[in-house]
Amino acid sequence: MTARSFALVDCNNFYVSCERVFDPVLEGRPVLVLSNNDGCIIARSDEVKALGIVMGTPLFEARPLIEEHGIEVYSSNYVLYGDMSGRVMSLLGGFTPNLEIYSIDEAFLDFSGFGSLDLTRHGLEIRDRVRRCTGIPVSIGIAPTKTLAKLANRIAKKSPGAGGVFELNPLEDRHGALSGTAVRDVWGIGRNYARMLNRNGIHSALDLHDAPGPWVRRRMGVAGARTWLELRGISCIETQTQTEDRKSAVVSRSFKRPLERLEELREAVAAFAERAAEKIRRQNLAAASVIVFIHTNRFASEDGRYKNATTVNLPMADNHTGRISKAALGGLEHIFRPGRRYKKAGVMLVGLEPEKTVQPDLFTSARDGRGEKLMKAFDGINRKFGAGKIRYAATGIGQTWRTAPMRRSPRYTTNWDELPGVW
DNA sequence: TCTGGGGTCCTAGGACCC
DNA sequence: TCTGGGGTCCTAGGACCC
Repeated sequence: MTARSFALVDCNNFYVSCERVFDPVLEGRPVLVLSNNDGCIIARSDEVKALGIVMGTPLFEARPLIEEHGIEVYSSNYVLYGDMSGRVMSLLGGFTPNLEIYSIDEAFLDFSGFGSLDLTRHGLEIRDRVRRCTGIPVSIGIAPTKTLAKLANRIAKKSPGAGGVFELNPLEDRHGALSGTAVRDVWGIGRNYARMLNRNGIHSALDLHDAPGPWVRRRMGVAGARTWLELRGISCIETQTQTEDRKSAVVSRSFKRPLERLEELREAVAAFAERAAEKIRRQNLAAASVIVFIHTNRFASEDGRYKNATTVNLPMADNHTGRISKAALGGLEHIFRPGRRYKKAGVMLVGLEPEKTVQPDLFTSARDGRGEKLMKAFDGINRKFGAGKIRYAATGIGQTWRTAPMRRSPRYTTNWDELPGVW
């Protein structure tokens, strides 16, 4: 068996860093980025973290600190972040043939077999190159397993002296690193397992490493057992270099103002269905069923609370906006109850399969092709002239349930009208 | 007043079959 | 009163991730 080596490259405060690239005045200032609807804080600069504002804090709770410290507040700009992510990932791809894009701001690089190469130095070069070419600062953790690389990455972020790169290889290193990491911060250990582990006297990553394997397997299943092995340096979570077809696609939103009328809800659900269908068409997939769900305010008191979902099976796997929308609206009729204040709705497409393999069922004649041509034209126009340029009428003209983001940066990199100017 | 969105995998239990 | 032993498939819910 050959020794394995993985690097986890993670963009620092990614959304904030993207905003800073295009507005360098933000450098050194406290900056935060909000979720959809400007509801929660989902990205924070180091300055904001230092003020004790935690991930996911509702905006209204942070208001006093925001004003007191003059924090710069941005609505999220996913088009910009997605584009910046692509640039970072394509640079990383130049450093290894085995790149796993793990999320919008993280990637694993499989360095197994790089032999005697000084990996720390290699990491420093990667960091430097990404910084120079994109303006995004990254941290890099290097270790014999992905779980340990994650852990090393945390250490790299927290130790300013490390130059943003931390390699966790020699055995003696591992002891200190594991004992200094809370078990809650181990990749694969969430809130619930952390609580269970704490109850059983396991507080650090080292405690988990030292726990008996069969006990971990019994209490935490195969996923827990894998984490345990990985902490011990035995690699068992493979690099996934090829992205497989997704298995589901969801489009859902919370509403700033609760919706009560069926007509408004219908517009929202039609709009979600339209976007979900576009999403799967882009990947040449078709869905077997459509799930629609609605619920009232989950923070409200017990009475008046309502949530429901229903699944509508399609006659044959489909990705046509009209038919998916119709199915979703049909489902909505079933679960809608008048007199409730709905806070959120969504459409989920499941049972996805490549559109080429779709089998017509006994009662549905094969497609005539007209619907497909219409969809291609539809997608083509929206690609060329901007998303949402043409829409189905069912999605509503006014879309009063939508709210404009408070403060979104321009789409510098993807929209001709919003290119940064030079004066 | 104001509280995000989008995914994956695993497990337990029931239905059904031989 | 005794009353097998599997296997497979599906679903709901729980756990995790970013």
